[in-house]
Amino acid sequence: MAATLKDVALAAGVSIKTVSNVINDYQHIRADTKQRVMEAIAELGYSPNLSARSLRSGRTGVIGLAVPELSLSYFAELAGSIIKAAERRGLKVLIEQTGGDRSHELEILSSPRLQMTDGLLFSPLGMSNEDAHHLNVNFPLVLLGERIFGGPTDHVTMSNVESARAATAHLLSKGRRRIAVVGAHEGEVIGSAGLRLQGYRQALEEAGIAFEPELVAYTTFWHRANGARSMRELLEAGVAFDAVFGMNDTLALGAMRVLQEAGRRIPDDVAVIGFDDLDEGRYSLPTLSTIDPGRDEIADTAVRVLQERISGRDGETPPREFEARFQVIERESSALPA
Amino acid sequence: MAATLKDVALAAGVSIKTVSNVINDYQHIRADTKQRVMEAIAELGYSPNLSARSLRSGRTGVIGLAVPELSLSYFAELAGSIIKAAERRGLKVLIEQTGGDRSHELEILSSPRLQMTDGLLFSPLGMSNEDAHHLNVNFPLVLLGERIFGGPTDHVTMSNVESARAATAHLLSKGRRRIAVVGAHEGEVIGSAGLRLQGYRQALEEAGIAFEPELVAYTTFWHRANGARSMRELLEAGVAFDAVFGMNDTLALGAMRVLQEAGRRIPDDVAVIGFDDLDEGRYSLPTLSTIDPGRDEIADTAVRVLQERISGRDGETPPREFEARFQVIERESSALPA
DNA sequence: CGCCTATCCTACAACGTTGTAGACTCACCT
DNA sequence: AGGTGAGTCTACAACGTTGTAGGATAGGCG
Repeated sequence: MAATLKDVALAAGVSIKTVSNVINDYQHIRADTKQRVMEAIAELGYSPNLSARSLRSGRTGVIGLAVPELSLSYFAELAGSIIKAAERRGLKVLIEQTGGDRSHELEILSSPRLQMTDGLLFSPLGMSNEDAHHLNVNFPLVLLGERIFGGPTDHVTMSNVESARAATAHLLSKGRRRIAVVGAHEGEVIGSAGLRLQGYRQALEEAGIAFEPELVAYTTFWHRANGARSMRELLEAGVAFDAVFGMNDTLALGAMRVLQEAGRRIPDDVAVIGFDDLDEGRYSLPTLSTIDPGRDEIADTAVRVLQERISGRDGETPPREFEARFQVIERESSALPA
Repeated sequence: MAATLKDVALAAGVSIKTVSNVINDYQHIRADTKQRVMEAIAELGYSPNLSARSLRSGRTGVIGLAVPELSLSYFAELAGSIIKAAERRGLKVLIEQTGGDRSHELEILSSPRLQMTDGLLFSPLGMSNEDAHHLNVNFPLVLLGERIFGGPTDHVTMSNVESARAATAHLLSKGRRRIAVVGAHEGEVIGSAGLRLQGYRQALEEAGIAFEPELVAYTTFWHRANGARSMRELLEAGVAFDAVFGMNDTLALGAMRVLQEAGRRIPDDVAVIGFDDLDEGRYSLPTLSTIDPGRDEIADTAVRVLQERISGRDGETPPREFEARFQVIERESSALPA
């Protein structure tokens, strides 16, 4: 059986509360009392019962993180960053996988399954902007991602429009003029796909190049297979292009594969850039140019903001939006001018 | 404020304990009483306080998972599988990252930081067999991975030797005779690298082929960069080979990249097989043959065994070893006979 | 008719912790 | 000498839940 405050108190010849005070660094304790208590703690190998502490304090020191799937590299890396950020602030992270499924996401918001957390970092994929009102919950919630904007909670996101514009501008700076896009979502305005497409169009416009619908490939998901399939369709349709903007690295890698099978040289014939800065792109053949969306900054901000909401220090501060700084990373896949 | 049993009891006109009984499906409750309580619960939006429940029952319903890094694809996918397996059994998962660092791993075993979990799934990377005694802890612990064998706890692992033998045999069956290995660890006997090298040698021996030390490339880590560097060294040393066994997919992908840069055709000139069945290998160019180590089975077994230890049903059952079933997956990288 | 058992419900204590209120000592000031 | 205040410590209650013991009612049996 684990030792309790009572056992330590008995061993040290003091009251339970004094032991509690020692543990919580209460100021006014005589040095020798403190010493005796510390010794008793060490001897009995005492450590506080966190359930009891939580019951008393109403805090668990645990935050929840809901992501679609850890097998999606972006979310695995995000989760890793968040765990590190949480650790720096003395918090533990409990991870839920939603599968990117809207009903599963709503269930997580409403069900009492995460009663053992102080708050939630929520990265939905299936929900859309019309679901924003579901974010009105009675626990601290910080929204991640690009599915919902202007919701009732704090929101940490990447600069989708601007970084997509920068990615496109990067390809333009290499002299590319017919830039295909892979991963658009039919009719989407808000959401990673919609915003990144918007950035793409802005860059074209600034360069005085007409937007050509035939260069846009639509997919439902953002897996490698989707990137590969889209590229196959573009090639079969006989669309001419000298560059590809993959809406994420995974799509770009899938597209690259098909391009190479078809005998197109990268970057000589077609320059490629992705989005996310996954580890994988650093070792692909050729290495993949990409956008570093500032994952560590997103993680750090999200945890910080959630902790502020949990502590209640910020009172009734209205919902805030945070955009992480991004960076264009040029690698082999876009190194050559056309 | 969240509703408590007391509030519900008051609203339903029954005792606190009756509400508790309704929630816990106690048998002898009159239908109409139950009905009234349920209504009160629904109306007040009551949900149990898990801290209080934990304090009372001594169980939290949370298990810990300690892995090196979620940015390593294998562990991200393993974590995903484990979360799903845990969910099926009504458990939540709290993830720690050790960084694969021995001292950090030991700290997790000794420190009281995971007092809020009922048990731990532990996948060390830095610890070695001599550290086995550190696994003697006073909480339920299930060991994962290949770093330690014969320790004092239950252990779930993949069939390293046999599946490495099967991978090698697969290459042999394609007529390959000079099979390079990438990812060996100098002097290691136990551990993924040592065991897989052993399987490689067994397969050679069975085929009556001499083991050639010059075909073995040593690395300290198993990242893509290591696979790439090893392959560069092999090529520079002028060693002849017609196949490569990468000790994991990441190494194999790194090696493939360098092979292609050097103008070797895969699988025509060099057949390649990896190990882990990562999603990435399914979309590489060419697609990567690999070993499916039975990740879901590992996850499911690990969670099941841990839950058994937690419930104490198994009493003083001695430590058990579990080996998941593996499978050779042939893809393009090894499809052609030499 | 009285006893026994099954059903349905309640009061109370306990899990281990921390906040509150207050007791006691001692030095210091008026 | 009495009052004040800081320092040190303790007793008690409370957080919300569940196990234990037992009370009340009703039906079945000898």
